[in-house]
Amino acid sequence: MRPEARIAKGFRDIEAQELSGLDDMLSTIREVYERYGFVALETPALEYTDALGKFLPDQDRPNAGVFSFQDDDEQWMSLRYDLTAPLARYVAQNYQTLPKPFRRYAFGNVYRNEKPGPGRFRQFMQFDADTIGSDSMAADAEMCMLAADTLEALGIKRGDYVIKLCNRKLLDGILEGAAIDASDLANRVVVFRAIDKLDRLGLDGVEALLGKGRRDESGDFTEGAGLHPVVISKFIGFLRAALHENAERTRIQASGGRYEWRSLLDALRGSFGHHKLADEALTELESLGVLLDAAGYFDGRTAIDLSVVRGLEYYTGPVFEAELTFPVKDGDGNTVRFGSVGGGGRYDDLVARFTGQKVPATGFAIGVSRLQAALSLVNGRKDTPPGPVVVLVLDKDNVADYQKMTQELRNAGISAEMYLGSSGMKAQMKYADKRNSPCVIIQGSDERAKGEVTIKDLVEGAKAAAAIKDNKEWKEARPAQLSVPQAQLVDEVRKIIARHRG
RNA sequence: GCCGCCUUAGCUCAGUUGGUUAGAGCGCUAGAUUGUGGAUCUAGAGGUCCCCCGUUCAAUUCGGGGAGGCGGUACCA
Repeated sequence: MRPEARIAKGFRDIEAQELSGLDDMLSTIREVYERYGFVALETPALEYTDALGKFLPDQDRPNAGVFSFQDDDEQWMSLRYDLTAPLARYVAQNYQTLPKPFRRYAFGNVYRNEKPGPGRFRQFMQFDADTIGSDSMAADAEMCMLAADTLEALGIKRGDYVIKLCNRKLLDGILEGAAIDASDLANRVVVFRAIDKLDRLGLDGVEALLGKGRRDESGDFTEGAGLHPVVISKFIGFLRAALHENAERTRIQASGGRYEWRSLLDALRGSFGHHKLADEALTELESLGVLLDAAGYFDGRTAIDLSVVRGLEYYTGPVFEAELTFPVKDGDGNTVRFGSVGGGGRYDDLVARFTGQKVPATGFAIGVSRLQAALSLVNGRKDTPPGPVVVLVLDKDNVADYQKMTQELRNAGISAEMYLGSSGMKAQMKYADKRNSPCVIIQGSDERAKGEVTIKDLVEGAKAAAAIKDNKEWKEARPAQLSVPQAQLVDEVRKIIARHRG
């Protein structure tokens, strides 16, 4: 029984064209991160499951969302599902020797055993920056600025994105203010999740999820949080105000006005009264606001958005989300909203899992794969990367000569290859065309007798062919090719390449 | 995971009310053009009609199950 040649579900092959775009993206991001003073760190893709903290509660088995297996000694191992958990492990392990605060960046593939969807894969790349060991809001403010600078460095125009920020403590405060029992964790999570879906389902959808539940277009039913109608109306009122505030901010900033973010905080302060968590949240939000405002980043690049929830468990303070705000058409002409392309926040308890010592930390991660998908829809298809000069093989007896020529080109720093297949000249030309070669080197018996080589410029040839309708005519004209003494091979090829890359 | 839709050539898709040789366009290979890619014409190759079980004289077509894909939803620490 032969196996079927098939790729694993949720995974994908990435070809040369996309890889070169990815390289460009990664080096751009790296440049920005290094400018902010972060230092590189690479950790393994595989970790012990307990180090990642992903055992199911009260069970001897890892969470279903992570790819896991048992090693020879029956220890559970898992593929990393983000870059933050391995970082916490690394910091805990090397705490004594690291400079504190420790500021590092990392990029790499992470893995999630979840249902794949459009633009959602089970292996994808993240580019992460974290500051460990600082409880200053300045560290959080930097994350927002870093995010904005990075998106702009990648070519996303100001106004086409926004780094939204909020604070987990504020949400906790709202829950307590809404008289939800603090010990009722399950219900709190349901409420958070419902609010997190605001941008997708709208106020009505969230209202349904806070109450009895919601039936979607396919007829499937989602159980709701079952809150009392009075409590629900409080939430909806708050979210409606948050949306209204966002619209106001957008409108004022679009017309070049100055948005008074402090009045939003004042209004919240009034509505919460004296509540410990809410006070902390508002103080932190204000510090962040002052810092971002002073740096000039509160001009629409970053903004307080009270509907941001994210990070349902481990975030402990400020949370950020990078969102693309412009609509984009996909290959089928449908408008897609890409939404979130990155996020982060403060997590003060992750290292303490290992050491017992509370280590404040904050970070931000860009979803590289997702962002690249968005950018490629915006920028259209990139050119295929330039291929090698192809040395044609006309006489099989002279392979040694052809290969010598090829080496000559390579030694001169020119990407080149001799045709290694077995087909005739016509097929070799097609091959060079498909490889996107700048030119081919032809030496048949005529040229060899004269000590020459013929160089055919494929780029010029393509242009010439566009103007000529009759095949015989253009073949006889032999456009865009020249014969030169073999000694000048490298120089002439250099000229052609320079002409097309210049 | 749950709900719905889908699966025919390398790709995009027709089609068979259950019946002999299942089609198109594009792509691919070759010829027209003894040594020249992209135009044109001609020819050719390429299919377990997703898989298994059932109904039937006969299944790519009908029924059941499965797998894969798409969309929604849940999960996304």
